[in-house]
Formats: sequence, C-alpha cells, structure tokens
Amino acid sequence: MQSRIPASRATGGRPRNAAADTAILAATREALVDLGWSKLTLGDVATRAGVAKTTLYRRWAGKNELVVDAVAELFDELRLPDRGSLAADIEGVVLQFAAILARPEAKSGLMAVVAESTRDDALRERIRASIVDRQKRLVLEGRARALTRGELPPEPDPATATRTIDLIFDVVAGAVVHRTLVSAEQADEDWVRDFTRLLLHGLTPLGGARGGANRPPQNPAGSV
Amino acid sequence: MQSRIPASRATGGRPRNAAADTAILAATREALVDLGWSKLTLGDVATRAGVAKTTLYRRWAGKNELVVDAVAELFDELRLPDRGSLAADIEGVVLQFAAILARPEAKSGLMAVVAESTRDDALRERIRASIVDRQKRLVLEGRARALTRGELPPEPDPATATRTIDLIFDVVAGAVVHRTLVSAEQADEDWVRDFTRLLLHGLTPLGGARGGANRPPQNPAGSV
Amino acid sequence: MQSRIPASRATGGRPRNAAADTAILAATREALVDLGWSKLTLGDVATRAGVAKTTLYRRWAGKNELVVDAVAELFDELRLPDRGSLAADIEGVVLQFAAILARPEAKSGLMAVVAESTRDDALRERIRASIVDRQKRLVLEGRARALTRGELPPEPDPATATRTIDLIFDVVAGAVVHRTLVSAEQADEDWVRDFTRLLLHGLTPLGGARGGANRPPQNPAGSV
Amino acid sequence: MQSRIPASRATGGRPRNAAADTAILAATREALVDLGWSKLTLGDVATRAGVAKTTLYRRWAGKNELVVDAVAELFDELRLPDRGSLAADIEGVVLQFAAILARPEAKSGLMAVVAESTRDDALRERIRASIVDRQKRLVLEGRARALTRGELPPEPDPATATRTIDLIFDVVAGAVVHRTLVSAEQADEDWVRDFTRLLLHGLTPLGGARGGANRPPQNPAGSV
DNA sequence: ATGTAAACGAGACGGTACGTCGTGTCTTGAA
DNA sequence: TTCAAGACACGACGTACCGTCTCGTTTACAT
Repeated sequence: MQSRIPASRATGGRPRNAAADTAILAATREALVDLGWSKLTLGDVATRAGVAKTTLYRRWAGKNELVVDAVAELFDELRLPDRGSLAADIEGVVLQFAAILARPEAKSGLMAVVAESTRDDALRERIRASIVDRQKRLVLEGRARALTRGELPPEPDPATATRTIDLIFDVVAGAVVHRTLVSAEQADEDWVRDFTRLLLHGLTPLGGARGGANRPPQNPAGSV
Repeated sequence: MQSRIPASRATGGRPRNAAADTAILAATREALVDLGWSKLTLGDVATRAGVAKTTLYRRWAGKNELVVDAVAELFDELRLPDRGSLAADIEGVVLQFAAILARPEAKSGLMAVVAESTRDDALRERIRASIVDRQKRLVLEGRARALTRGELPPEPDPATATRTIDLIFDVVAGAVVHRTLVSAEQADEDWVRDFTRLLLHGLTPLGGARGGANRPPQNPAGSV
Repeated sequence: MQSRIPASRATGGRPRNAAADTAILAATREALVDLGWSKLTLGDVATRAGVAKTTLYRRWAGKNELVVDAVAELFDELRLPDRGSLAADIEGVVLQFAAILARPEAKSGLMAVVAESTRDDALRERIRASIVDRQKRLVLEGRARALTRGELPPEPDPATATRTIDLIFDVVAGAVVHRTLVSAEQADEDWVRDFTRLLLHGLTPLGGARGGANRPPQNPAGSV
Repeated sequence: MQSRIPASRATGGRPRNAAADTAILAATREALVDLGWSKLTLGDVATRAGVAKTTLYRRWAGKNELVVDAVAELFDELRLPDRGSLAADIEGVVLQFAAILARPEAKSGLMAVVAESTRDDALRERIRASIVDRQKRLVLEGRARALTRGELPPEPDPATATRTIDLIFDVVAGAVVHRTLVSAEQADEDWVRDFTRLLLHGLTPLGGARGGANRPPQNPAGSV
C-alpha cells in the first residue's frame, strides 16, 4: 500500500517536505490529463509540481509507481451506498466506478499501468494492493449486505464463495472498463440498469425463452 | 481495416516488398514477447525483421499503429464453433478468446494500445475496425444461432437488440480481459463454465435462492 | 578533363539525353547558390534538373565530381586580355578571376571541393585538370607576352622558370581567394591595382626605404 | 573568441566537466586526421572523447563551431621570431604557418569551415576572431619591427597603413594556403625563400630586367 | 549555538531511442 | 539501353528523456 520510497531512518537530517508528495501526485494527474501516459515525462511532472527531478526520484522508483499512486487516490472516494436492495446497491457502486473511470487521468493512466504490469509482477502487486483490492472489498460488503437482507442464499463453502466473488468482480469491473475504454461509450444510468439486470437475472431468466410480462419492454437484457 | 500507409502511386517506381510486411508484423510480436510494449523500439523491430527503419516508417505511422496490426492478426483465428447449445457455444468462444489473451504478445500489446487510444480517436477507430468488431461479430452470430434454436426469444425492436448485443459484448470481453490482465489469473475451463452460467442465469436465477439439483456443487455462480 | 562517366559502349539501347547534362550542371549551380555545398543534396539537384536521381548517378560518381564540373564551367570565360603592358594584363586577368570568385556558386563550391580534395587524390587531380590548370595557363601566356614586350628578362633554365610560374600562380590565385573568402572583402579595382604594384615591385621597390616620388600617395604597396 | 556555449547559470547545478572540453577538441582533431571534415561525425567525436553526444551539443552549436575551435588551437603556437631582418622574420613566420597547414587536421578542417563560412556570417566572424586575427597580428608586429629597424618607410596615413597590412596579409596567407592545399606542394624552405624575395622585391626589382649579381642563381623570383 | 546529516534546487552527465534525411543501389514499367 | 519513379539498406542527424551524479544551500534535530 505504501509505495513511496521511505525516507532515511536516521534521526538527523532535514525532513522531507510533506507537501511535495501532494503536489507531485496532483501534478502527475494534471500531466495525465494534458499528455496521457505515454507522453508524460517525469521532468515535466517535477516542473509542474515545482520540485526538482531528484526529489521525485527520491520518493518514487519510476513512472509506473508514480502513476499508480496518482491514480489510486482517485479511487479513495469509492463507497458502497445502502440503497435498500441488492440491485440498487449494485447500480450505485457501478455508477460511482464509472464516474471515476470517465475521468481522463484515470482512462489514460489506469490501463497503461495495467498493461505495464503484465511484465512486472511487483507493479501488478502494487496495483492490486492500492487499487484493485479496494474495489473488490465493495463486492464483499455488497454480498454481505445482500445475505443479511436474504437476497442471496448463503454459501457454506468458503472456497466457492471466494471463486464467486472473484468472478463477479471480474464481470463487474471488466464490463465497466470495457464499456468505457474499448467501446468508448459512457456507462450511464440506462446502461447500468441494463447491466445490473443482466448480472442478477442472466440472459435466460426463466431458464428458457419465455419472456415474461414482468419485464419492462425497455429492458434489453434477457431478450437477445 | 487497412491501417498501413498506402504505396505512393499505382505505376512507376519500384514496388513494395510484400514479404516485408509479414516479417515486420512477426518481428513486432516477437519483440512484444521479449520486451513488452513500453520497451519495444521500432529500430529493434526493424532489425529483427531484417529491414531498414525507414521501410517501417514508410508503411506505418508509428508504434501504436504497428502494434495494432500485429496484435490484430492474433484474432484472425477466432471462430464461433457450433457446439449444439448456447451455453456450449459461449464456452467455446470464450475459451478461444482467453487462449489468445493468454499469449504474452497479446497481453503486452493490446491493453497498451487501448490505453493509448483513450487520447487518439483515430487509433481507437483502428482498434475497433481491426480487432473489436471482429469479436463483436461472434456475439451476433451466436445470438442468431440461439434464436434459430429457440434458446432466446426474438427481439422485435432493432435498437434494443443492438443495445443488448453491445452490453453482452462488453460483459464477455471485459470479464475475460479483466480476469486475464488485472486479476492475472487464467481463464480456464472451470472459470469459463462458471462465467457462462452467470451470464445465462444471473446471480438470482429463479428470483430467489433455490439452487436446483441440476447444478453441480462446484459451480458457484448463482449461489453467492 | 572529361569527368563524366561515359555511356555504355554497346550500340543498342536508348541513347543518353544530352540536354540532361546541361540541366544538371545548371541545377547544381542553382542549388549551390540557394543552399551552399554542405546542404546541397543530389536528390534536390535531380529534382531541380527535372531528372531522376538514377540519371545523375549514371553520369557522375558523386557530389564532389558533380560540383567540380559545375564550378569548372564558371571558369570557361576566363581570358587573358591584351591591355598593352604587363601591369595592365595582370590587373585585367585578376579582375576577371575576382569576378568569378565573387559569385556565390563559386564561393560555396570551390573551397569545399578543395577541402575535400585534401583527402582524395583523384578529386584533386580532377580539380587541377579542369579548373587550376586553366588558370595557370594564363600566367604562362602573360609571361610569354611580357617577354615579347621586353618587360621581363628571359629565364634560360626551364626548371627555374617552372618554379617561378608556380610561385606567381600561388601568389596571385591565393591572394584573390584569401581576399574574397577569408577576409570576405571585394577584390575591387583599387585592391587589384595595389596588389599588382606589390607583385611587380615588392614591399621595398628600390632595395631600401626610399619611397619614390613617382608613386601616387593612394598606393599603399611598398610603403608599409 | 569564446565560441563554446556558456553554462547555464553561475550558481546551482552540477558544474561542467572542464576536462571534457580538452578531450573533445583533441578527439575532433584526431577524427579530422582519420576521416576528414566531411566524414567526421559528432557521434564519433563524442565516442572518441569518451563523452555523450549530448555533452557535445551542450557546448557547441554544431560541427562547424567545433571544428573551428579544434583547428584554432593549432595556431596557438604561432609566434613571430626575431631573426634580425625583415626578410628573415618573414621567412620564419611563413615557415611556421606552413608547418601548421601541412598537418592533416588543419588541411581537412580549415578550408572546409572557410567554405562553410561563405554562407554563415556568424561562422566567418568566429573564424576571424579565433584564427585569422591571430595571424594578422603577426603582420602588424613584423611591420612595427621593420619600421624600428628602418627597413620600411613610415606610413603617415593610418587608413593607407591598414589597407597595406590587409593586402600583405592576404598575399602571404593566401599564397601559403594555395601552395599547400590547391597546388598540394610543400611550402618548404626553398619555396619560402623565393616567396619572401618576391614579396620584398617584386617581379621587376630594379624597374626593369636587370637581374643583379647579388641574387643567387637558385632564386627564381624577379627573373621570370 | 553549533555541528551533523539529510533533503533540496539546479543542472551536467552517459545513455538510448526517436523520427527524419541523405546516400547510393535496386527494381519496376515505359520509351 | 536509358529514363522516371520510387522502394530499399544504411547510417548520421539533432532532440528528448532517462535515471544518476555532483554541486551549493537549506532545514531540522542532537548535542
């Protein structure tokens, strides 16, 4: 979680300027918006932050680590609202997630570091710790709340529960990311409602092709 | 679809060496495997292909365009098998997709160019044309086949049908990509079976928690 | 003297376009004026001449050879006028030489190929044959005319005569070139008159410091 | 005189490595000897000097400026010896000048930058300041010494004196350069003696064709 | 208050890759 | 066989960043 390089442990010496961290991360996000990941340079970030390049390298190992931290802060605001039902909870959290992903600094930065992480285990671990796990925890909380409400059956086997949670997480996060970045369409309220219905009921909600009268016509999921 | 820079004129002048294209794209994939997207250099690709750097720049505008074409060829083999049922068809095509994504040249290259495409509309269009649409067509074919089999109800409104197809595509592709790249886990047969069940039946298949006897106990979907 | 590559001796085949030579040399001089030697490119010359690069390389071995030929044509107009006295003849020919050197295509090209010739014996020989010897012949003619007029004593020893002619040639040509290119001043009529007087009478015309009354005050030579 | 690009600021930042300048200029002369001006590349010079290409570009604007500085150092050793008479002084200094010009790094480099300077006023000024003026000063000193000795008559008009000095300088420097580079012959002691005699006494030393007995027979000047 | 030690700004440094340009060769089809 | 056109292998260009380094200066804490 703590991805910055720690300061020297010796007592003496001038302490680090704490404001610099904030300024650097903000400058990084600003540069992501202006330039995107591939054109972002650490020299430029340092200049934007009003800091020497040395200071930056004293605290982060490189561009990837810096961008992970800068993007991770965007996900701090992610919360699981209690909207009364599982469907409403899912819609709420997915909308929040979509709103963050819609920001250009997230778009530019997140996928780039994920792409980098395919060849760098330490980087992937860092992303997992500071970004992904934070999201996955919401799935856990949501499931617990649904269990309490009786909306989902309890799963006695913990291994199966973990598998299911991982699956749901990949489906939810993957769908929103794909919609936003690949299809380049907004994950708006309509889409989220459709998605939630698909997630809860699937393509063939009644086990066959009997489109029931209880499904509103504007809902496409389940009637492909 | 045609992303290479076209040759200057129909007549006059030495024609382009057609074999060079093949060699360059193969060299690009090789370099993606060895170095990953961010460390891949066009000079190195040219050397691997036994070609001058200028030849490369004569045909592709830059690294992104080259990588898109190189990765796109990986998806040429993607086909929709006829396995007799909608569930089996989905499992088949998702497994194929997962197998391609598991290859390091796809992992490294695909997400990187998608990340780049967030700031480059032409690049996104190129990705859509040469990679994404090819995948989406499988969804269309699969739906048509399921309709023929009577596994899905017909959708009279074409706009709704399009929305649904887009949604399913984002869910399927997004889930596999997220599983493979972010969670960094293999999308193996077990996972694909779980995913397909979730896609078809949702989390609450019968509107409640009545897991049927026909579901094997190792299947977590629908019983969170 | 003939520095172009000869056409193939075989009878058959399309004959060379004779006008191309003229056009290429003119284009070379034009490019020398516009760009100078170091920025002149053979592709650009070919374009200016309305000729393919191949045609150019079929006739000249390279940039140096081409520029030598192009510059050599400038010296075709150099003639020894008969102005009635040795001094007047010298002034006449030096003024002509200076006028040619004042042209930008000569300035740019001549010294550059001379510089190149310090490392290329074939090039130096070509310069000697097509440019330098043509100039030196004027010295020979001028001396012959002066001998006829009785302005100079005959030199019985041919080796000594050659040495002297070489010396005079280096002094005359060197002085004009240095004035024009290094000092970057015009070799105008006043300068040529001063130079001729120095050449004929030296710094100490009467073997001492007795500046004669016959020298006009505006003449500096001999009264340093 | 100072042709290097100055360092950024007085205070702050790592200071420039002074030894690099020396190494770069020496490497430049070495490359001039090995390759000549036109084949000399800044990358090669940097490698020879054990320095990064960027370091080189940080200090010199380009090839021409670098070569001027490298060649200028060759002329540092040029001194006016006191050999007792004007003729002997001239011979001495001309021999020194010829010795420098005979070196391949001077041959290759000097004329090339002079050729370049015909299209670049700043370069010509730089050459003048760091090479030419240093030579011309010797003419001034030589004249002053000759005046003291009474070998030359004083010139009351300063403008005429300047004109004369410029003329003599162009004659001396031009003759040696032409002899060395164009005629490609050594300016050895014999030639220098002949040249000096011509400079002092001219072609017609006694106003006619009466070769005096005091001239040794091996001297051709004055008896053309 | 003074010494010590680290952080800091500035920027030079050795590298690597960039994307472009010029060279001289070649390969085509037309004349 | 020449010519126009232009692709090609090669290699240098001058620039931009990288991540490291070396300065002189500043800032806190321990003496």
